Formats: sequence, C-alpha cells, structure tokens
Amino acid sequence: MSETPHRYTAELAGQIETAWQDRWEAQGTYHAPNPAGPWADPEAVGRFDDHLLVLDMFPYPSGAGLHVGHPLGYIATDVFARFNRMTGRNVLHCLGYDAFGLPAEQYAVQTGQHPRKTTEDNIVIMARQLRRLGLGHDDRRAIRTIDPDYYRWTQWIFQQIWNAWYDTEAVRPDGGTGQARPIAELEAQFEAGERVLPQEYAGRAWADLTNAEQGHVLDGFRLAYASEAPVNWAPGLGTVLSNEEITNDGRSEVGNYPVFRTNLRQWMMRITAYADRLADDLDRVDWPDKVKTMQRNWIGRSQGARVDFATPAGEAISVFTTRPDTLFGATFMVLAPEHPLVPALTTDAWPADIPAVWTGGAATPGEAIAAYQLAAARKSDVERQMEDKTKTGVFTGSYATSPVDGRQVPVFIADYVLMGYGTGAIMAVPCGDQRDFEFATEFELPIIDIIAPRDAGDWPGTVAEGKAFTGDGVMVNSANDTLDLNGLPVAESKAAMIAWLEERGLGEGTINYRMRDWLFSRQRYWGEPFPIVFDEDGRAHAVPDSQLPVELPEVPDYSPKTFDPEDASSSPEPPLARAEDWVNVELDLGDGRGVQRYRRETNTMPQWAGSCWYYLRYLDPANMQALVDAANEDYWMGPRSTPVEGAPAGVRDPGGVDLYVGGVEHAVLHLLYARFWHKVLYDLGHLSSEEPFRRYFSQGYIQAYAFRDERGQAVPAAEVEEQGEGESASFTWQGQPVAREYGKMGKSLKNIVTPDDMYEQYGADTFRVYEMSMGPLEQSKPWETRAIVGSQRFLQRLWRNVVDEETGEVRVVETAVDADTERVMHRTIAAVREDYASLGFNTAVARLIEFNNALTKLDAVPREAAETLVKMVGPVAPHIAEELWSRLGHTESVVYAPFPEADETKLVEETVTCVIQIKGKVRDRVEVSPSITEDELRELALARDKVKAATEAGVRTVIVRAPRLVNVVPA
RNA sequence: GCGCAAGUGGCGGAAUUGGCAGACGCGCAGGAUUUAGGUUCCUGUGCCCUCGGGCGUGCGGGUUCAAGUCCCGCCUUGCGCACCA
Repeated sequence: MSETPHRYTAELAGQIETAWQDRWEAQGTYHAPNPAGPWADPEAVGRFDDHLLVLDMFPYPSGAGLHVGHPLGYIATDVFARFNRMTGRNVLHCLGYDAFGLPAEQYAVQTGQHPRKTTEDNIVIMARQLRRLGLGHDDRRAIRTIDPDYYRWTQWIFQQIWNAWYDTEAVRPDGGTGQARPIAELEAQFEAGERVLPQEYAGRAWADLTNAEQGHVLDGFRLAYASEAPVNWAPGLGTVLSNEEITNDGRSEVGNYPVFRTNLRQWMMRITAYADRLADDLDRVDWPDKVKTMQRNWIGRSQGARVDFATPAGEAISVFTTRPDTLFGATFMVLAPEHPLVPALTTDAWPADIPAVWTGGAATPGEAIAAYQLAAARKSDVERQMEDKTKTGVFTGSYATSPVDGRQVPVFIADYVLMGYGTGAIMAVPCGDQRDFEFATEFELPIIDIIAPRDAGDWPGTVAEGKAFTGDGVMVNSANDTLDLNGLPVAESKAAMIAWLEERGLGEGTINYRMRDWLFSRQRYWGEPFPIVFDEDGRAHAVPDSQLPVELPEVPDYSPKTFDPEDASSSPEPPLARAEDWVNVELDLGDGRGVQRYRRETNTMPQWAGSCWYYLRYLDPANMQALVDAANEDYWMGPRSTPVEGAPAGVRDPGGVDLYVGGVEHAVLHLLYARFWHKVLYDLGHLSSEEPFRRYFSQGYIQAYAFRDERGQAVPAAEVEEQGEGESASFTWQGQPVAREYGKMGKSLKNIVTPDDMYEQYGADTFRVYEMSMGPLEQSKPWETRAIVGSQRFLQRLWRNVVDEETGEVRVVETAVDADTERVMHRTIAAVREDYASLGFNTAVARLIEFNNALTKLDAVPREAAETLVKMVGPVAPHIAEELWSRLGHTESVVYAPFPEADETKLVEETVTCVIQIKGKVRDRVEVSPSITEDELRELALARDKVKAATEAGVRTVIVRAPRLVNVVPA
C-alpha cells in the first residue's frame, strides 16, 4: 500500500472525472434554457444577465478516431463557455455531427456495410472520446445531419432557395438594396406586365407562354437552378465537384483525382447574386483579416467596363477590362481558345503580309486554330502551371475594330486568356499590361504608349524599357474627335472613357466577379436527396413541405459508377438512379394537378449542405414546426447593440454566433456557403441576424514530429531517442539513425497520440490544462508528450493544497488570508479574468500556476484562497474543481459559481521596485512607495552612489516615470 | 511573381501605451527525502567573462534618454493567391 493513498494520480483523476461526467449528465448541468419553442423556459432564461452562443466547427465522425490535435478548439471553447457561465451568462455550447460524407460511403462500397451503420458506429466512438474530455455541452442538442428529422430541414431550406429569386432592386428592411424574394412575387410581376420577359420571349405576353415556357422563365431566376454548364467532373470519384473543391493544380481535393471540364446538367446555387453583400459584410464581422482577405479574393470583385469591338463575323467581341482608360493603347485582341466566336472569326486563308509567327507554322488559320485548340484542351491545368510562361497563341485571320478610333486590330487566340473569367476575351494593351507586353513582343505586334509616368521628362517608353508601365501616370496619345484624355490622370480617364462608351452604346461600366455559381449536386448515395421531382415534361417540381423529408432509399450498391480517372469522356451515373422503385413515383404535389407520375432527382446534395446551417438547428433541435423558432434565433443570434471591434463607424451589427472557433481550412468553402444560405434565409424573413458568425477565431493546429529511417520508412515516433540538443541534435530508433520531420499526425507517419492515451496516463483535466498552456490558440505548435507532466504536477500541487494525500482529509485552514497572499490572489484574479475573456488561456494557466505555487509555500492554505483558486481553475480543469469544491463542503456545482472578482484596493503593492537607469542601462534598483512623486523619486535617484559616480561631469537630463523607472543621462 | 503572418534560451512560449527581455512550463544540473529507482521538496539554469562587467529578441541601418515593441532595407520560414484582363 502506498503511503499516499489519496494522491491525485491518473487513476484517481479518472475516477473523479467519470463520476462528475455522470453527475453532469444526470443533472443536465449544461442544459441551456431557451426562451421559446418546444423547450421554452422563459423563467430560467430570465435568471441570466446575458447570453452567449459558442460554436465549434461541425466535426465529421471519422473512423480513424481522434488524435490529440482534434480537441484543441473544443477545449478552448469549453473553457471560454465555462468562464462565461461563471459570469452570469446563459451559455449555449454543444456539438453535433456532420455525418454525411465520402469516407463512410467509400467504406460502404468496400465492405457492403450500410454507410449509416459505419457512420453511427463512428459517432459512438467519437462521442465517447469527447465525453471523457468533460466538455460542458448541452447534450440534448447533439444533432446529426443524417437524421431525417434534421435533413428534412436541409431539404426545406433548399426549397426556400429554389422558390426564391434575387431582386436587385428591392430595398431590404435594413436599408440595403437587393434581396431574395419568393418566386411567386416574380411570377406576379410578369403576369401584371410589370417586368419585361427575357429576350428569348420578347414581344410576347406572360399569359401567351406555355406552362413549360413560363417554368423556363422562372427557372432562369431561381436561386437554385439546374443548368447545363461546364462542371468539374472527376471520373475517378464518379462525381462532379464545386470549384471550391478543386486544388490549385486542377485535381480533386478529396482523393487527388484528375478533374475535367465537361458540360453536364447539374444543380447550381446562385451565390453570385450575393457577391457584393458577401464581400461588403465582411466589414461588419470580427474575423481574422487573413480569412476576410481570402474570401474577398475568392469573390474577386473588380470594377471596370464591358467594351464591344465590332468584327467581320457580325457579332461583336465583348471584353471586360478594369482599365477602360487604356483603350487607345489596345493594339490586338485575344480570345480564350474555347471562346464561342472563334469559329466565326477563323478565316479561310492568311491575310497577306502578316508575320510568320502569327500562323503557328500552319497553312491556313483553320489548321492553326484547330491545332492550338487541341493542344490547349489536351494540356491539363497541371501542365499549364508547370510550363514556363512564354506566351503562345495563333492569329484567327480576322481583325476587330477599335471602338475609339476605328483601328483594325488583329484577333488572336491564346491560352493566357481564360474562358472562365470575365468574357473570355480581352483587349490587349501591351504598354500597360506585362502579359500583353510579352505577347506583343513575341508576336511582333505594335506597342503604343498611352500612359507616361508623371514628371518623367526623358522617359524612353515601354519598348525601350522592355517592360509595361503599370504605375500611376498621365494619359498620352489618347484622343479622337470627341474624346481627349491626354494629360488626365488614370481615375479621371476611366470615368471619362466609360461615359463616352455608354453615350454611344459601345460599352458600359460594370463589375466583374471571379466567383462563379456554386455547383450543388453530387453523384453519391450518402447525402441528402433533393426534394425535387420531374414531371413527364421534364419540369422540376418541389416536393411540398408536408411530404418532407424525402428519405434516402435502400439500395443494393452504394457506389456511383467510377471510371478510369483519366477518362474525360465518361459521364456520371449516380447510385440513386438504380433505385427504380424510389425514382419513379406517383404523387399528388398539392398543386391542383392531382396524382401524377414523377421521376425523382437522383443526385444528392454535397456535404456542405448539412453543415451550412447546423448552428441554427442547435438553437432549437426539437422544433418540428420550424427549423428554429424565431424568438430563439433572435435571442441567441440577433444583432447586438454595438458592432464588433474594428467595424467601420455607423454600421449595424449583423448578429450571429458570438464565438466560432475552427481551422482556417474552411475559410472559403464552409464559411462562404454558410454566409450565403444565412443571407437568403434572412432575406426571406426567417432570421433576424444577417451573418451566421459574428466573431470567428481561427485556431492553430497541433502538429507532431515524425521520424523516418534511411529507407524513408516511418518509424514509431514514441520509440525514438534524442541525442544532443539544439541544432546538433540527432535521433535514433533501435540504434539506427533516423531523420526528423515536422507536420501532421497520421497513421502512416506512426506519430499519432490519442486523447485516450492521455486520459489513461494523466487524466482529462491534465490533458486539458496542457493543451491550453501550450501557447496561443491561434498558433500552430508541436505536440510533446513528455511536457504534459508539468500540467499534472500543477494539478497535483493544487490537490495537495486542499486534500491531505495520506488521510484524504481536507486540509485548508479557516484563517484569514495574509496580506501578501491576498495581493497575489487579487492580482491573479484580475489577470486570469482578462486572459479567459480574451482567449489567452496559456497565460491564464501560467497565472493559476503562480498563485498555486504561492499557496504551496504557505504552511497551511486558508479556505478563502483555496476556494478562489478552485473557482478559477474550474473552466480549464472542471472535474478536479468540482471535486475539490464539493470536498470543501459545497453542495452546489462550481459550474455556476460566480467567478471571483478582483478587489482594486487589494492590488496595490506596499513597495515597488524602481529601476534606475544610467543612459538607458539598468544600473541600480530601489524599493519605493507606489505613490512616490516624480520629484521625490528624481532626488532619490540622484542621491544614489552609483548615479553620483556616473554623473561626476554633471547631469544632462533625468527622465522620471514614477514609480517604476528613472533614467539619468550624464552630461 | 503578388499579398499576408511570423522569426525571442536546448524546447513550447511570456513581456498594456516604447520603460527591469526570457513570466509559466518542459528539459538539464546540484541538493534534501528514499535501500534504490520513481515521487515530492529546495536551489540553479540566455551567452561570454579576467567576476568589474560585456553581449544578447533573424540580419543591416535609423528614430529615441530608452526599441523584442516604432521607421527603412534585406534574409528565412509558413500560409493564401497565382497569366483574374
């Protein structure tokens, strides 16, 4: 038997932790009351001063289980949530599962096991791992996207979006312009003749259109629409992907398969309608600048003009330019190889007197164009990246007409112009654009300088300089009979040019976006079915609310048909298409048409669908009448009275989740999609908040070292031994040298450390404290298992300060706290409060350790000091805090105990150390009263021996910053 | 190439507004307790030193009585974007 049977060991910690976890669960300790809805408890809500919604990114329940990196953010939000509970807030914190997803489906394909089974098994494992961490989650709200009660609302939201159009003219209640509105209102406008029909139906009245034609018109406006468009097709995955899911080198983010552009009929979300608001409203949320920038770049808004160049083919070439001011310098045009006008512009024979390089060595333009198009199509994006950026292209044989001066400019095709951006065609201004300059040089094209640097008398011109001039300057060579830009600066010239073009119908000022609409359908089994059916004419109809959810059918085979990853000519075949009985149905949609035969949509929604809005369901998960009761949404997420820090003056607060913590890998995808859906729901009147995430904090990652032997094989990191230190350190495994690398934790790297290992060896509280003390939350940092003992020692000392290790008796004394300890205590309270509130958990833990160490040095710990410390430890190490709190004689949980408040009057020191510097170097120290005056301190300092010795030649100046510093500068 | 962030002991990291660089922890060294190991406790721990002091926050300049912190120029690493018209 050990001499210290009541020592805080991993084993005892484990007993304490699981016991408290059971108690919390049984008592519903973390249930947050709602003001309305099925759980309405306004009385309980009324007992709180304020409310707080804390959110973690929605986890996917991976079969691999968690490693020690995963809980970092969950612990951080838990500490923050617990701290806020202790300051009197009604805190909503919970976690559900983003449970649709590719891995479960792929596993199902391999094993024949239903993905639901795999997914649910994984959730059980993950839930156990997370529960053991002691997170203060409201377990009633642990929703799962795969549950029909949940995806019923995912489908409902889809309907809302499908049944809406974007009215760019509408004025919102918040004063902004542009709003989603029900499609029925658009139909009414057409019916009443208030809105002109699209060009296709020009001259006809709404009533004269057939049903199908009316449907077609409306489909052109819906925010969710099916369209035949170029999409990213990954034959190896058997599905199409959104632009956001494609890596820089043109492969799938999942699985790294080649992706091809193919024309397919697919569901799209009209996210581009929201481009401006998505960009502008970033100003109103508190997010890292880095993430805001990434979203702005993705949206890629640029201001410029559309300009038309007449061509012999009849149809003009329309280009987008951000520099309409440079139109006089346009000396040629370039179309993307896939541009639709290319065939019409390709002439039968080369014009006379053209440089040989224009022809690409071909006998006719047709041959040259065909060869170039083929080469461009064959090149994957990867190959385009790898090649050096020498400009290539061929001449079409045609000339376009410059709208400003009638010059004939040759039209080329070249792969440096992308079909996917702008209009897929550019006017090339070699003097002002480096790419155009390079092309012009390569193809012996004229270069006209139309902008000169300001005050540059002897500027030799761009040709002499060998590069385009892209700086600010003044216009030259830019005039015709009715427009003279010469001498004007850039900004004025742009405005003048746009006005001139618009007057003549040659172009117009416009805004272009890089962002495209969001491809929303996938050819997979394990996702939400679309609540859409097609009638025998092929028209899409929404399944009415009353018939939701449209549940996933059972199928014999979960896999979409996959193909040779390189087979670009293949096309998708979704697994649901094989469920014939499910696909072909007779339904009464309640639209007056009675029972009809329909075919169900066989694509499913992407994984983003369920994760786009889960935070709303957290607010009211049991509500069967609405996705969230309006009062609950308003309570938890409604706009706050003051805008976030850093928001421009005068903006309204958009509301949203008070704190969202998660990795930056979702900066564009999830965070953008969720914002889009949220804004649609706001526009349609379902929400009071305009943004989903009022404050987003991007956490760092916990990384790890991995070791490889000389053959490059990973060896178990836990068994590697280190020799030496610093730069001369070397590593061996079983005596053989191994090389260290730094990066992710992964099975194949043999460096995974799991939370379960840590619970077993140290306990959950120790693990929590360690993760929080490793460094700032936003920083990535390496995991080092051996350092965790520091956190264990801290909790052991804390335990020992309260509990006798031999007898198990509480050993605090009922005496008053001495003045020194009291000062340390109040200083700790002040610092820890501030640190917890600002997510500075590493420094909070450091303060707690300092205070605990101070108590350790006392002969006996006074109750007040112990209780204060226990309360402050509560957020970061909740189990030991509860246990000590209870042993100290409290019957109520410490979870809602008021957080200690610092007494200002107790913070003041009796004396402070004043540093005496001579010429800025510390040369002496003296204890002084904190209230010493500047004059007193100056005299005191000048009287010191060291100062006298240094100032024999006199004093030049003395800087006094009472009471902490005096700096004497000798003459 | 463009943009952003970061470089502090052997390691992770601390340092309101410019005002004692290295809090706290790991590791390491020494001591006490212990048969021993472990544990626990105490002491020390930036580098150099002739023990007066000198030098130190990626590098080089600058501003200042005073710079990790501000300014200019570089270097390195990480992240994002990348022929975006």
